[in-house]
Amino acid sequence: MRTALEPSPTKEKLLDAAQRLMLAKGFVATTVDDICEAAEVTKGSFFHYFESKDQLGREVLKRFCASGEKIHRALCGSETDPLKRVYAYIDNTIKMSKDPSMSKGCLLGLFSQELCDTNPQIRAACKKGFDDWAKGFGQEVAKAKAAYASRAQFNPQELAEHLIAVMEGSMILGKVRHDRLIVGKNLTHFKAYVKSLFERA
Amino acid sequence: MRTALEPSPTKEKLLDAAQRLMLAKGFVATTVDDICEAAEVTKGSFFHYFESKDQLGREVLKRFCASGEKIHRALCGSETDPLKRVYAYIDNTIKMSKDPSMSKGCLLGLFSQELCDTNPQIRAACKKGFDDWAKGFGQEVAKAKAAYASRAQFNPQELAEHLIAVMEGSMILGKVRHDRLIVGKNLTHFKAYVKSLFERA
DNA sequence: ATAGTTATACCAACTGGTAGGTATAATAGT
DNA sequence: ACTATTATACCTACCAGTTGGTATAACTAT
Repeated sequence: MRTALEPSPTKEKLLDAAQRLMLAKGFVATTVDDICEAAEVTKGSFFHYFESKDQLGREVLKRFCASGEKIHRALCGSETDPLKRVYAYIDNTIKMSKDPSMSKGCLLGLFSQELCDTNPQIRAACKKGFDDWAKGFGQEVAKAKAAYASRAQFNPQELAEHLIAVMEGSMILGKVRHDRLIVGKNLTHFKAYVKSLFERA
Repeated sequence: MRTALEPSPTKEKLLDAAQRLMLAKGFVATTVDDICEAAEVTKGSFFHYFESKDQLGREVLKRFCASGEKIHRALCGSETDPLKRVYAYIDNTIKMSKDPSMSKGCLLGLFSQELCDTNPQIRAACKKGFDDWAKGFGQEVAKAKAAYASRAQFNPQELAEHLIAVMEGSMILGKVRHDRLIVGKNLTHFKAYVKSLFERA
């Protein structure tokens, strides 16, 4: 038996497959059978690890957000200057957006569209996911503002939400167009906007 | 009997109901029975007007894009100055975004996420929808650039795609948060960015 | 005009297949 | 032997789509 600390490889395979399939086809269109086949696992195992498809959805989303947070924490790099940290955050996000593995879409945006009106738990998780993301980047912006543009009247939190909107929206465009560069282009515009806010001050 | 020119009220009821339900729950989770019940029509009638659920999806999307185009054409108002037209476009979009009826989400973004990987026809329609949208606003920006910022190096088309990304992304945020103002806030940032591009020139 | 014909609009009941989920047996690790 | 895990067979509900039919409006020939 494995200990509770190291996660079951079967469960991981199921979560991986579920995430991959759901990013492509959405939650509803992805069947439990699909997931089991992709993970090379039988249904018995599936329902041994997850009490329902809904619960799997919640776990996949949770895992997605957790890995996102880990990334965000590393995004500013080792910069100490708060404004440079903000720029580094955007630059590194641009770099990441060009990686094929990162350009499969965002489970937060997808689940928000598909499940918010029918599944309150998923909606709460999406809300929290976005809030944490906005808070993370928003705090960096707030520090930069305090240091370099304290009298400017833009709202750091709003700016962070603006970044999220740009990301989510351009990922959708990237998906339809099969264009892995558009997220970067849009983030470049976002960076130029942020610059204009700080240079003006 | 009705003539072929005036659309059947039953078919309209079905399309209305389908659009409403799909904006809330997505395409896959919306069943034909749901639609029929909401439209107060029986299934027999449904399949009299639509050969499949897929075809209904295409028609709903087509109608959604058509009504969108109509709106976009009116968005600049009666302005003649090209730059003022651009600002009017954004301002009017902000106004519209506050209307509850317009804040139900965007079928283009939704179908893109749910159906692009499985349904080539829908994907093509989504692509076209976004392309036309970007082209429409992009041309306005191009005219304004030619008149006021011909030497600036931003790309009008890219800027139009940036607007779309901001819209789509903030509509998702609005949906999770039940916040009808966030689209307006984000568009205000977008307008400020556009301004910064033109004022610098 | 009107009877006969046809096309359109609509409906209730049904079908085949598939979805999520369960029951239970087999296996393997300790 | 005991427990965690995996496998198989199955159940029930519900899905898209069909069937076979009725009602009504529109056209046509006389």
